[in-house]
Amino acid sequence: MSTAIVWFRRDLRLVDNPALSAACARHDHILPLYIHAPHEEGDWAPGAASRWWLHHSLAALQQQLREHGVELHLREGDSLSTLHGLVAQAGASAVYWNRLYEPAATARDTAVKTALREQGVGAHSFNASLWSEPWQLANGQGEPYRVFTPFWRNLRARLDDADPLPAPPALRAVAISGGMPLDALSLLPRIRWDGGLAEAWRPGEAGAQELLEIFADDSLADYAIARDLPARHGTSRLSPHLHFGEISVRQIQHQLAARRGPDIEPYLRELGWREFAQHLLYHFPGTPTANFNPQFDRFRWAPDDAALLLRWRRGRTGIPMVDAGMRELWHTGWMHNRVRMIVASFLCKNLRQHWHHGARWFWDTLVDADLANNTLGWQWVAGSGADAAPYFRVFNPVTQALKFDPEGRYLRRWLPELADAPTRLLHEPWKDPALLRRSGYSAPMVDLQHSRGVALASYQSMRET
DNA sequence: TGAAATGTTGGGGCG
DNA sequence: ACGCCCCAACATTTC
Repeated sequence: MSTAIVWFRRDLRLVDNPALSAACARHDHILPLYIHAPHEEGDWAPGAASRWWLHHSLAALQQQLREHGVELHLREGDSLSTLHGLVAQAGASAVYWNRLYEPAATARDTAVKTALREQGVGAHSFNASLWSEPWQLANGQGEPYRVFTPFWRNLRARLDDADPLPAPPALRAVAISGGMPLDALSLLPRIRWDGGLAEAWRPGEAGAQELLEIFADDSLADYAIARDLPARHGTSRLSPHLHFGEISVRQIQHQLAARRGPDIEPYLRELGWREFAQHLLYHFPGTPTANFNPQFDRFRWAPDDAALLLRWRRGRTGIPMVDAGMRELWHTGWMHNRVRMIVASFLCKNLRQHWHHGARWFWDTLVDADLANNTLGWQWVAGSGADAAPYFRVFNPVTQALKFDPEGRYLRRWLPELADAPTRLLHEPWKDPALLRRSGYSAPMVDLQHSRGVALASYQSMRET
């Protein structure tokens, strides 16, 4: 008779869960465990929107496990000492988990693994979230990739359609006292601002499968075009589910390939960007705060301006596409990717505020906040990242809105005060001062042409010094 | 996974 | 018929 602890972290699913499957295959009994330890995530403890998601995802996992007759054991505190205590209490001989790749998590997990083994306890970690481990891919010089396309070429060639692991056939649990109720983790906001999130999302493994099917049925066929239209649900919206490991890229690939439907390469390529972000963060762990390209250490950002940042965060910049995106984010915990690029470009170029401010706000408000993706995204827009957009690529939010939301459906949805404006004015409401007065919509906080020029000039001066 | 300025082409109106 | 001009459409270059 042997018992293993299955230490859940961001792998909140039963299907294609290698740690869970291995523990069930090798041991008679398991203890499914989640330890709430935000202090172990360095400067990047989960933000408010992520905690909301985590609460509901844990609730979903708890429910699934109960249907298998097993209770998810919840704890709070230091991971290593909690594991030590539970190993003794449950008489466990090993701990199983799936890997994380953020700097703070890898450091902790390495220490945990060493300490457990010194005590004679088995410690087994698995890859549940990536196609390929970050240390398995290198370029011709044996160095980590810094450019996406060759990275993807290499990775894509390695992918197979192997069946994901099924859920373990039978779970036998040990009963342990001392677990906490989920509510005691205090993950939900005290002020109930989460109504919009609850309307938009269904956290958990079942919700992820549901979204994948909707995506495959409705959007995959014209993904290449529809993914750029923010008024449509043309993207998979699986990002928060992927972040919490409610579904894996291997499952997604396998299920989409099995349908033998439309070409899935453009979508797989986007999942490739996720993998590239994890790869970069693993090899360049300083980049959540440090510029990947050190030339940008000399860039002259505008001084931090709290009033400016507040208007950006609240969606009161007076630029319709920017405000629509920021309000979608606040209301639903998510923003369409096309719009993320636009609001980020506006913050970094037109307002010339440091990309750190944007990264922090997204970290707190996105349900899919992910350190690797967030870092790559912001450094990409700022121009300081690996394989980033050149700095002189400045998005014009009006042009982008005309191109990707020509009828203004997205703008009207998130800017109700402008909903009955004619489309021409909806895109440029400042052209009718009477409309601004009537609607109460702000005048633009900056002149797009002028601020673009200033941004380009400051980029030039960085390159010359 | 840009935008804007500049350059080129070609159709049509017109003397 | 022809050259000239205008200008939209597209292509190229620059930031």
